[in-house]
Formats: sequence, C-alpha cells, structure tokens
Amino acid sequence: MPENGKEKFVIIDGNSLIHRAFYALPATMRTGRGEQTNAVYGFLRMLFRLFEEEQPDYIAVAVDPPGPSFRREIYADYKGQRQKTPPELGEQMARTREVLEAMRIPIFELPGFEADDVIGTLAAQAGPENLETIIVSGDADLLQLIDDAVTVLLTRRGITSVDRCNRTYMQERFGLTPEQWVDYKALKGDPSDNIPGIPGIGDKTARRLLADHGSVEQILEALPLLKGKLRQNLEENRALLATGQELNTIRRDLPLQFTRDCCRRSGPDHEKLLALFEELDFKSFAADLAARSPGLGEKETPEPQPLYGEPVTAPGQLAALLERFRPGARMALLAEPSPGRPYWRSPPTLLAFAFAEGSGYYLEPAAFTDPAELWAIFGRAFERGGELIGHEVKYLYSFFEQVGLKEPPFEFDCRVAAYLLDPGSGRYELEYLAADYAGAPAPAVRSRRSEPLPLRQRGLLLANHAAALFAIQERLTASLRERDLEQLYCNLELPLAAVLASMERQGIAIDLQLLRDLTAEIHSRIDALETKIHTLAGEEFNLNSPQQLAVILFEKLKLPVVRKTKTGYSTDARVLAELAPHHQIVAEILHYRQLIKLEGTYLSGLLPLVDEEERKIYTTFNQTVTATGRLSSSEPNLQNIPIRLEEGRRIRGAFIPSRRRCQFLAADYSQIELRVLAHLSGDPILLDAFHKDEDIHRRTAAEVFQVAPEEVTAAMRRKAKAVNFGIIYGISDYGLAQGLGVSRQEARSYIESYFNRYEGVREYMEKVIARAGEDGYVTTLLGRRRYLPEIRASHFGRRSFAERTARNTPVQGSAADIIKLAMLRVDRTIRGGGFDAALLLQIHDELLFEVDAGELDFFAPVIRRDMEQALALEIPLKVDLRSGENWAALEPWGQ
DNA sequence: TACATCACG
DNA sequence: ACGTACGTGATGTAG
Repeated sequence: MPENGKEKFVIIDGNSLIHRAFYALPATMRTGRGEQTNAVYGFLRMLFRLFEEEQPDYIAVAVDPPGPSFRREIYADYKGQRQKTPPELGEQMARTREVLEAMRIPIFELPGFEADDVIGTLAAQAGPENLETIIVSGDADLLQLIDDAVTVLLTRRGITSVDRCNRTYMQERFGLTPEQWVDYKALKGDPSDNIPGIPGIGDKTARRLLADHGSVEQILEALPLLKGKLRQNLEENRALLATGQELNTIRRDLPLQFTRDCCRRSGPDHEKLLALFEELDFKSFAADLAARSPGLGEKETPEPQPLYGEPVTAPGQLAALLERFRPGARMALLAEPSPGRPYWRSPPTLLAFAFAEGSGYYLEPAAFTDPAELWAIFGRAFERGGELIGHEVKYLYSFFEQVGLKEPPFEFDCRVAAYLLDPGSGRYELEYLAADYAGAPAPAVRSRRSEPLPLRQRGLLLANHAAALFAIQERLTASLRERDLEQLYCNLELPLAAVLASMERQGIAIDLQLLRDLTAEIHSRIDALETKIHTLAGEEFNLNSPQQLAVILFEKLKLPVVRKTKTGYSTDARVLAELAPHHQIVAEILHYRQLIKLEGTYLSGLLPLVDEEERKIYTTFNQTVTATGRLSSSEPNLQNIPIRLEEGRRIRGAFIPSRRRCQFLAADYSQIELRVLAHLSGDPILLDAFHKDEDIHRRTAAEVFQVAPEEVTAAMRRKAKAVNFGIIYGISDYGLAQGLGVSRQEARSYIESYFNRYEGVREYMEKVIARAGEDGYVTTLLGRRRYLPEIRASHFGRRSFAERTARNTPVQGSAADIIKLAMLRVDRTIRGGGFDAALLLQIHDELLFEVDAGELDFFAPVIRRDMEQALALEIPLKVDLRSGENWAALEPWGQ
C-alpha cells in the first residue's frame, strides 16, 4: 500500500499501449508459424513492468469497442483521416484480450464510447472509494483527468519508459492545468482525430490565450480586447470551439459500475496462460510463469531446467577433455572477462566450453597453479584445428594472442550475427540470445543493483550457455541466410573482428609529459576564468551546473531567455552565442565551457586510462553498437578527440607513434557519404561532379543559386555545404534553418532549388521511403539492414523521424561498409606485405596508421590503393593522405 | 538514473 | 499542424 495509506488502482488504456508496442517493436517478431506477436509481447512487457513498479492493488484495462463512438454523431469527420487498423494489429488485439482473460484482468468497454470515456468514468468512481488512481496511456488527452487522486503515466519513445504526470508536470511541460486541456485542444485542433482548430491558432497562441484568460469562455468574453486577425478568427469560428470542447471532453458518467472486487489483483489461470505463452512462442514469459507455479503438473510445465556443467580443476583433466577438439569437431567456447584494463590483458575470470547441447564444462583460470600450462593446453587444441563458436570472439582473439597463442579458430560469433540481424535492438547478451533462440529461461530480472552470483553459479551458467550455443548458432545462421546477410557476415564482419582485436591490442602511444603539461596549463586557465566569472556575477556558484548558471544569467542578470529545455532554461553554446552581446560574462562562460570540456574529458579524463608501463592508451572498438553499421569507440572514445578548435587540437599532439623511427599516416576518404549518395541515386549532376573531382560544395552552390562556379561566393558555398549535410541527414526545412541560422522559408527555398536541380536525388529519396514502407527496413550497399518499424506510424513525429533515418542510414551505413572493407584489405596488405606498420584507429571515414619512417613512401600509395579499390562504385573513391610526427602535426603526403 | 552539454564523423 | 537535423560516448549535476 502506498505511503498515503490509499490503495492503488491502475487503469490501462489498452488500445493505446498495444498500438505503441505494435509500432515500436520489429514486425519480424513472429511465432514459428508466422503469426506476428510484437504488439502482444510489447504490451505484456509494459504490463509486467507496471506490476513490478506500481504494485497495484486493483487493475483494469479499457479498450475501444468496434464501431463508431458518439463523437461521430456530433462530428461526422471525427477520426476521418485515420487509416484502417492493419490486420496484423487487429489480430494481436484479439490475442491480447485472450491473454488478459487468462491473467484474470478485467476488460472494460462500452459500445458507442471510447476507451478514454471508460477510463474517465472508472477514475471518477474510484475517487470516492478513496483509491489512488494511475492511468497508463500514450494519449495526452487523458491529462485532463489529472487531479489530486489521479496521476497519468504517459509512455514515451520506447515501450518501457513513462512520464509521471501530475498538476506540476502539466504546468511545467504545457503551462496548462488539467481543466484547461480541453480548451487548449479545442483552440488548436487535433489533426490525429481530424478535429479542426481555430485557423491561425497553433500550440503557442493557444497556450498564451489560456494563460492570459483562463478558459475559452473567458477568452470569448475578452474578445473586444483582442486585436485583428486573431479576434476575427475567433469570432467567426465560435461554433468550432463549442464542437471542439464537446469532442475533446472525456466523459466521466458512463453507465458502468466499478466494483473493487472485480478489479482486485488475483493470480492468473496458470494453465491457460502458459498454453497461450507457448502458443505465442513467449519462451521467457512461459519460463517465468512456470518458475512461479511449481504446483502444476510436469506435463504442461517443463521444470526449469537444472543447470548442468562440470568444473574442470586439473590440467590433465582439461587436456583430456580438449582431446575431442580436432579437425571436423565443433566446440563452443565462452569467457567472462575479468574487470582489469585493458579488458583483454588479464585472464578471464571464467572459461566454459561444450561439444554438444546438453553438457558443458567450466573452469576458473585463477585457480590453476600454472596458468601458462593452462594456455598451452588450449594452444595445442587450437593448433590441431576444428571449429570454434563463441560470443564476442574479439575478446578471446586478443586474450589468447596476448598470451602468445595462435588466433583461436573461431567460425562463428553469435553476438555479431545477432547484431546484423537487428542492429537497432541492442540486445545481444548471451542471456537474451539463449532465451530468444534456445528456449532457455529468461535472464533473471535484475532489479536494481543485485549482488553478482557466486562464481560457481556463474560457471554453471556459462557452461549452460556454451552448450546452448549450438542451437543458437543454428537459428542465427538460418536467419542470416533468410535475410541475405550471410555474405556480409562471413566476408566482412567476422573477419573484421580479428582486425579490430589487433587494433585494440596495438593501442596508441602517448606523450605523457605533454599531456600532463597541457593539463596543468588548462587547469590554471580554468581557475582564472572561474574567478573572473564569479566576480562578474557578483557571487560564487557552480559553473558546471547549467541550472545554477541559468539562475545567474536569466534571473540575476536578467538576460533574455532564448530557449528552454524541458527542465528549465537552456544555456547551451548556441544560446550563449546569442547572449554574448548582452553581457561580458557570456563570452567568458563560453571559454570556460570549452576549457572545462578539454580538461574533464580529454586531459584529466584521459590520464587515468594511460597504461603507465607501455605509455599507451587502449580503446575498445565496439562492433555491435550502432544502428547504421558504423563502429564506435569507448573507454576512451578515440573517435572524438578534438580537432575543430585550435585549443583542443593541441591535445592531438600527445598522441605519438610508439617507436622512434615511426611516423603517423592518416588516410581519409574525401566526401565518402556524398559519393555514396551519387552512386545510390545515380543523379547525373552529382555523378558528373565526382567524375570531374570538383569541389562538391561549390558545384552544389552553383546549381542551387544558378550561377557559374567561379561566381560562387564564400557565403553561397557555406550554405550549399549545409544543404549537402542536410540531404545526408534526411533534410527538413526547420533543421536546415537551425543549422544555417536562416529563416525556415529561406531554408525551404534552398531545398526546393536543390531538388529541382538534383532530380535523381529527389527520386532516390522518395524511392527509399516507399521501399522502407513496404519492407519495414532499409539496406546499405552490402545488404546491411536496419528495421524502421515506425515508418508506418500514424504519429507524425515518430514517422518523420523514421523517414529521416530511412534517408540517412543507406548513406551512412554504406560508407561504413566501404571503410570496413578497406580495413580488411589494409590489414591483409600489412600482414602479407611484411610492412613495419600498424593500423591504430578508425574514425568513420579515416584510418590512422603508424609506419616505419623508411617505409612510408612505399606504404602510403599502397594504402591509398587499398582504400580506393575497396568497393567499385559508379564514380571513383578518393583518399587524402597526411603524415607527421604526431597526431596534431599531419601534413599532406606526396604531391 | 536522467538530463544537459559538448567532443567527433 | 505536427516536431526536428544523422550517428556516436563521456562528463558533471541533481533528484
């Protein structure tokens, strides 16, 4: 029971949550027989989470009944623009109903009324019963029901995160009271329900009017005080307002009788529910349910499988077991890394292996008296040959090579495979794969920071996972084939894992002295700035707190508010730049921000990550993180070391070759994304520009502004450059206007002219979106996929976002494909050509090498060739080369 | 843990 | 009318 002594009543807006789940989760989620289940699954996830977090005493689900509601009689076009419910969704709504019945959760509906009205009525009746009511929905209209006893949980982007909305929240987010919501909607209209508002009144005006006058009625009374167009529009559309109010008002007086008893939470009908979960292939839900209902007969509920797994404690025992690993044999091999850094240097806490489903072994390397002997046993097994399958094989490549062993013969990496199948999901942990692909129990719901399991337990678990890997691999391989991802997997991503491992092991050398000197210098400059700013402000405050800074700027110094964030005043660099002319303090703050960033992230932040002994930094290249196919780098991120501003750029000076006679060589693709776009779209002007290797932004400016290339001014080129960026990002007039600091109209005219000249690009973009709508995903040049379930969402914002993503991903992702291919080539070149060189970093369109100074002039052109030939496009790829003594001092190489 | 901010491509 | 540029990771504050 909650603290206030009231019992809790949760009312769920069934249609809203099912809709949300349907569009938020991949349509590819299906049972073995092909029945789509994403909406049911997502709805249940939300439901279970609510149980856990809210601990309701009473629960009810409200749904829309089939057929029109009374609102249609008031207004014939109500929800007139709505697309029909797709059949896949309708079927899942029926399924959800079955599940709710099995869970003994009551469903409320009333013909002629919408779920909203049912919710309003239930909430109204719960008040006098002294219940605390929580309404869960994605529909903001329900906010009008908020009062002291009623809270609304509004779902956000994902499916599990919600905003807890009460009066305060509404005031902060909308500047409205719950009572004003209906009037607000009546004024501005509701496109999703096809309800028109007052012409000329949008979001802003509606809020202002209500803030000034209180309600629609009071606004109408004050009409004579209003001016011009606004007044006229209001006068002429009084009728519209009345209809709007009626349509938007949620009814609270339906003939429904709420009784506590029918909503009281009780246990489910286990048998029925389990049967449903199994039919729907919800293995993890089924396993959870089975675990919680030990009383059921063994036939229907397979006992949670006991963990098997044999500990290996002696070298002899291990050697005997590994005898089975020889040519033709397959072994699953897993490891749990130990916490040290770099992560691949220290031996794993646990290793586990298996030869077949149903049995596995685990060992604790630290318990062996002679680790070298242990590794030698593995080494001999690897030498003999056979096929290994693993999960995150990059780690074991590095660890075993680091103890002097040959590269373990991995044939399969379940993590990388699962990533390719759905690079947006981010769920590639073994626990999840085992649950999704091998029918293993779902991972324990780790609520809050629970203690790690004891070592033995983890060993058993790891051994079980190893044994499950065979089944997992089989399913993954089948899916890869089905989605035409096999080539990408076998010829690119899997071999790339070995390249990344060697890059990570190589590390990059650091001039510690320089880094420390820079730190000291920046430190003292920060101190001085801080004092100065505090003096200018007239008081001391925490400069690192945007909140405290906002108080100083906007309340004490009364500077104009440029923009607000959802929690308060915005103080980001763009806002500060606008405020700079108003007060001397602003420029100092900007400078402070710049230095504090350098200090915190790149100086003091970097120093602890430098390996004292080797004087090197070892990053991790993540191969299974980004949704587009790019790599990412972390701990530390070496893909975002400063370069744009001189102050920050100096930090690059601390990155140096690891040996005396070495030089850095940087090779970056010139305009790779626009070249990819030219290839993908086949646009004649873009192709022509790259065939002639023109300055692409200048050419774009000439086309867009209709002038000769030599007449393009610097300003025109700058604008054209922003347009080119915009095209790649999935342009919108607003976004371009922001990026360029011009009006939205102006931005729109640039986009217009761009697409008028680059018709091929326009057609291509339209085609990409259409295809994404049909397929539910987009692809890159090498067939990499990204699923975009929201491309069909009815919610404008979500759909627009999906469309921009659809336009950007093929471009960004294909560029990622190309540089990954190039990495494989240059890796082969270095190894095969016997170069005294190493690939150190990949920064999206650039590779950084260190190479023996004597070999540089031979090495550089070979690298250029490798990179330019990585993939043959309609137009050539171009690589620029720079070399130097450190990362800050790179000068063009050759001509 | 969420948010704002800012570094990179 | 809707609500914004695409993709990342690290830091410090505040609740």
